[in-house]
Amino acid sequence: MSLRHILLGLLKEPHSGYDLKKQFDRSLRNFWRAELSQIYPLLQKMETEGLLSSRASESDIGPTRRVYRRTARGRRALLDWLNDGPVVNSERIEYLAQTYFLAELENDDAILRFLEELRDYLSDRLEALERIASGWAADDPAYPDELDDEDFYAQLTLELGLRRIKATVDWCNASMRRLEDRRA
Amino acid sequence: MSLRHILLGLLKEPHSGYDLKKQFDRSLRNFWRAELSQIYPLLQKMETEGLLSSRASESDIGPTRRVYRRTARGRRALLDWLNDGPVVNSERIEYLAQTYFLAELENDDAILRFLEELRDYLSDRLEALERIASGWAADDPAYPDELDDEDFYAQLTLELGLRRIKATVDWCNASMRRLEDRRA
DNA sequence: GATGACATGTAAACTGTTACATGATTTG
DNA sequence: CAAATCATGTAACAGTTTACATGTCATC
Repeated sequence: MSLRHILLGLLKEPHSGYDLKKQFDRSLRNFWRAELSQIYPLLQKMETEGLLSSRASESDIGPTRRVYRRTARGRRALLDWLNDGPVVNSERIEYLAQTYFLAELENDDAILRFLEELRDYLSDRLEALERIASGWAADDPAYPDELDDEDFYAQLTLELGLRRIKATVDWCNASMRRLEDRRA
Repeated sequence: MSLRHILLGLLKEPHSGYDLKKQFDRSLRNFWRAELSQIYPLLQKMETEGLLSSRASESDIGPTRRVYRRTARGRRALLDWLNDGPVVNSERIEYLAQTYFLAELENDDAILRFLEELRDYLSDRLEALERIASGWAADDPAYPDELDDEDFYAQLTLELGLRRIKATVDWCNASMRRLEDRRA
């Protein structure tokens, strides 16, 4: 299971379940997501497995939080996951499956609408990523090549996100043009 | 659930569960996969739901097959899925999550090995897709713009696969270079 | 005092993977 | 005759989603 490993990765610093969910939504949402109702029980289970330890922590704002930190064993499990090499062959991208069957719509306008909606969504995401990138660049004169390790790899991942989304947006535009030419 | 819809899409022509699995492995493996042990029970369930009908069919080679075809209702369900627009926000790409945590390895060689393995795997996949594309081009002088609908959309999907994988391979190479420069 | 963010959870249903079971036919 | 491919399934487990339940604190 990789949610286990992702949580271990996010727990470089101690966090509560609620925090972890927010981090998910901030940084990983482009390639993984998880609901609180999955995170809370899993954290408990990982504690019984010895991968995490937890303690209650009073919060100034709101109720008591349960803060988890990874154990030495947890860190080892994370490193094993990374050292085993890239996990490929488990991609799941529903809109590509839809694209594959688009011919079933038998209606050029519906198909163009589909591609347009996809493009618009991805363009928004692209813009959001670009805003993050320029924020980092503004904050840090060392950007992007002289960053310290942690930020350097976060930037690498962001860069990949940018490239992939750009490629997909370009494809949407090219496909829409091809469809229009074909109709003519 | 989208496996339901994918099966409905593949059942443009009647097929057995075994056939459907082979089609999966041929055409959809880059963005979805399913095991026979998931496909068989789901086909049965979809029949009770009125999305499919089936009949036994004697085969020249091997045992009797159960051949499914989609019903009018099944086709409607497929069209609804497509007309609802692209399903975004459900991507799952484990190796991107790994990349995000690569700094944990704290070892440039291990990180380079990871990126190299990813690049080599993707290069192989890219080559396979390019072989498919040139096979199509050789078979069909109308390739790629004058194809009939069905092939045109299959080709669009293939094109997107090519662009995305290329973007990712480029990123692997650029990242490896950046890492090496950084080390120096 | 309503709304929204903070905070943690359980229950039920659904989806997906791994392991197992069975047996026929084809190819080397 | 061994191995690969054809063909269909079940069982147990693991992972994920959706709905529900509970209560605090801050802001309008």
